[in-house]
Amino acid sequence: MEDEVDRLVAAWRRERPDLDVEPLEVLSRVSRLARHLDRARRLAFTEHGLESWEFDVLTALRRAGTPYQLSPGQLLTQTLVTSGTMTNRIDRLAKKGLVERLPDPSDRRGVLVRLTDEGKDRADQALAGLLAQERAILGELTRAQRVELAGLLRQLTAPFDNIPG
Amino acid sequence: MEDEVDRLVAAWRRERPDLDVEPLEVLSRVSRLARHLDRARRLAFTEHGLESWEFDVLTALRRAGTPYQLSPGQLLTQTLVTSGTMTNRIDRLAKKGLVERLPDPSDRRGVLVRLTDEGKDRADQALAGLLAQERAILGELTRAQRVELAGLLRQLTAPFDNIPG
DNA sequence: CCGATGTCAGGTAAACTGATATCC
DNA sequence: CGGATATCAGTTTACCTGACATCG
Repeated sequence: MEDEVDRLVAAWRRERPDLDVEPLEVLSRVSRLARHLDRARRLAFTEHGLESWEFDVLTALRRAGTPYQLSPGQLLTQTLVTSGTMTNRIDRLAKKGLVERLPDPSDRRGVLVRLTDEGKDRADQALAGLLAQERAILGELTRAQRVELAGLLRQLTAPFDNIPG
Repeated sequence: MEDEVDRLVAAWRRERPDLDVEPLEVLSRVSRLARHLDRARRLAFTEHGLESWEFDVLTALRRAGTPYQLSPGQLLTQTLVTSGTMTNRIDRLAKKGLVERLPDPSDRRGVLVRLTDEGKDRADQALAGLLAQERAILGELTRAQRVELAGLLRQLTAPFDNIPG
């Protein structure tokens, strides 16, 4: 079965027969699949009244475990945005009642961002929705194939994960 | 070797032992790898004075083959942006001298966007740079593994490619 | 006083929306 | 005249930058 990347690669081989475009066979598919995943994610989150960036922040807090609180600084290392952006995000989440700001008892400059009960529920629901979506997408593969795929992808991402940045 | 997704999955299993989070093993890695690829792409393009969206438009024209021209309408089906966005992109590319607008001889409403010689060169150079980057990333894998991976990814993307949208 | 934390105001970049002129 | 093509003006969104107040 021919897919969009097969057509892309064929076009390049016709126009640039001098180049080896084999890398596109893997990495263009990764990029395209990620774009589809983003859309599926957005869809799943919209059903729970969340945006992707909200999910990222809420689940970072959720994964931290009880009492579900982190400093803005910890949050931005996890989500890779600047501090100004994180302030802005926390503002909006607080206005929606999903998180609250608490003074850090051990550092009077600091702040702790804590999930509200509603924020925790919404994070849990959105995660369940996301997993359902993802299971549907992976339905094409057998368990053995999923394990194989995860292993190959781990090999590719390892160099990025282990050097910071 | 443990990676960031292994840690993410472990955190979820601790906090939500009731959920099956196995899908994340595959799809979180796809998303994260795509983000790293985006950065690598941006970097490769910057060296050639291009942005990612510029590359997308220029290479669509390049792949079309001589005389390297498409209508704005054809371009937006390929790049999945709205018509206003495409007008804006063409404006900026024309101002940089990488494409030019020609009246469509067969339809006086229409316009043809054509690569200039410089646009063609830049597209070719940026593609070569991108492929070099990608080859470096894929260096971790044997040829057999790359073929295996491409096949598994094709299976996952096929449902998206074959239904339009 | 230096460095770190978080906030804030202002600016940027790129996309979208909706209305419009032109033409098949 | 209905439908398509491309453009334009205006708005939105989300992010960043740089300055700032606060505190260890």
